[in-house]
Amino acid sequence: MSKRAAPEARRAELIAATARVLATRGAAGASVRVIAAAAGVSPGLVTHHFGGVERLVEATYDHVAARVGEALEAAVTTAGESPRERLAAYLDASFAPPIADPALLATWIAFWSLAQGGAAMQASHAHHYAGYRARLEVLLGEVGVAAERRHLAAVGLTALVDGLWLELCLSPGVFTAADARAVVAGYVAAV
Amino acid sequence: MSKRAAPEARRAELIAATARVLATRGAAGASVRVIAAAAGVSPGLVTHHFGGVERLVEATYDHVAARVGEALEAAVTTAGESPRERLAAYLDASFAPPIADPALLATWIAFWSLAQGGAAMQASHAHHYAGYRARLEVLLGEVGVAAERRHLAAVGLTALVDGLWLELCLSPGVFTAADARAVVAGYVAAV
DNA sequence: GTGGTTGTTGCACGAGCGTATAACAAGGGC
DNA sequence: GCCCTTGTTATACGCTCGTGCAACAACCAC
Repeated sequence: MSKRAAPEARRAELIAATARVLATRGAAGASVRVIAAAAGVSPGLVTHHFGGVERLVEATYDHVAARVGEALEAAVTTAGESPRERLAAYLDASFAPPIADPALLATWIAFWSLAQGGAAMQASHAHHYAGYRARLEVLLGEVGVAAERRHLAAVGLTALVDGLWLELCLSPGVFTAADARAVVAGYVAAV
Repeated sequence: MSKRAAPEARRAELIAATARVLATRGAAGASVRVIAAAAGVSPGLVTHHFGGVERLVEATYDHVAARVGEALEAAVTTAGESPRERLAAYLDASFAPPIADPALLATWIAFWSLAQGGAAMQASHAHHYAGYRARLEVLLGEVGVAAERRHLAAVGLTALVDGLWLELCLSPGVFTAADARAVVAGYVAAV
């Protein structure tokens, strides 16, 4: 039996275990029993702390999305002052660890497949992508892209990065992370 | 009880039913009993004709991928003679029915989530995408793109179209199919 | 018409699923 | 030191899952 823990700590452990299970076993393996075993606790705790598996997966989605956002923001921060470099850092971060990770793709696919009927998670997804695009529009503005062109440029860049990231994780070998960065750089230059 | 049918006809019915179930219920709902009910037959038939659910889903994947390829090719054929128009038709077809369909996205996500551990389906996926890229490289060559630049251009275009298609289906409303076509046209012009 | 091949059904089996619930135990307030 | 709150476990229930199997029935060869 696991020692008694503070609710927030236990919730964090369960979320971490869920992310681990989603990455390794996919959506199909994300059962209460498997997650609880991964966290080293009893299955009943999931119901106790989250009221159901669905709610736990939603919480995990928010947590993973937040960590991805943090990783992107960290890349921008360490990039320095140049607006051009900051934009490039934000985009290129998607092709390097910890984002370009097959395990993260597995997690994301699991979310998508579980989001099919869940309004809460669809809203979460829309919010997360809107945030990504909004940050991108700011960075595009800082490099001098006209305000009326920023939206479409952000849409295109988001799609391009997403598509490249997807294929990079799904079938590595077709092209490299360096190729992806070059493609994105070409697109940015064209904007 | 269903009338006796030729094996190929019954197999085709089961594949169609599987595609219908994947689109409406997602990967989680693709059980033998649900699929058989959708096809109006007994659950045992799945085992009899395909030897298991996994094999049936793989066959459905191949079928859906082939139909997508046909739809893209049909768009090229009806586009006429101009290489530029043929390329545009091939790319834009991804943003119009029957490809830009949330049900098809649901099917694809289901495949991805089921492909996590299946070598056969990963190979099928790689083959399908390689075909898409190869067709794209031919069309790019016909509009005069230099041979050594075709590969990276095809990689970028594939990713861009994929990303736009994904977001178009996931959260329609953020941008329109016309926006997607404009973004792709801009990318093509830059190449 | 008759026999054999085979598509088709219905059922049984074991396993895993999510969740509710009662008993247990750990820790804090007094 | 005692009690009460509450985190935690173990168990039980009803459900769905995939699959194997024996019986049934439709069609074809002859």
